[in-house]
Amino acid sequence: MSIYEKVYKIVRQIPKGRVLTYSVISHMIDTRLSAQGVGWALNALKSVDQTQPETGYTSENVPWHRVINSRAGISTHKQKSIPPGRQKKLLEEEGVVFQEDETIILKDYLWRDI
DNA sequence: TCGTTGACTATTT
DNA sequence: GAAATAGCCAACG
Repeated sequence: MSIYEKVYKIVRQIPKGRVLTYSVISHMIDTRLSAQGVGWALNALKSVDQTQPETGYTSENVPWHRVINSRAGISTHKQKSIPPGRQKKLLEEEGVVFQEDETIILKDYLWRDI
């Protein structure tokens, strides 16, 4: 199992309307993948014919928008391949409410193990 | 193997 | 609280 699949597997378990931070995911992975490594895994998810393994994971299979940074905000607004506000909109459609500073109430939306 | 580059984080100025 | 610094690790040329 590659380092990507571990990230994707966890992200896919996030229920609708819940979010997870990079640091939390990195702690869930036994190999202690850094938060930056998590971000890199999601970055490879943007396109299918990228460095994507033969796992079939795509941006449609994995709810990448439910992954946010430690400040409870989105980190894709400067990303070229992703339109600004895309992640925010996807989350709002799932019931996640953003504050004026483009962050969410982390303690209310952070997904914890069932 | 090496240097650079990030969808990162925590600490220090 | 913003900016700089340091630690972090996988991908890439």
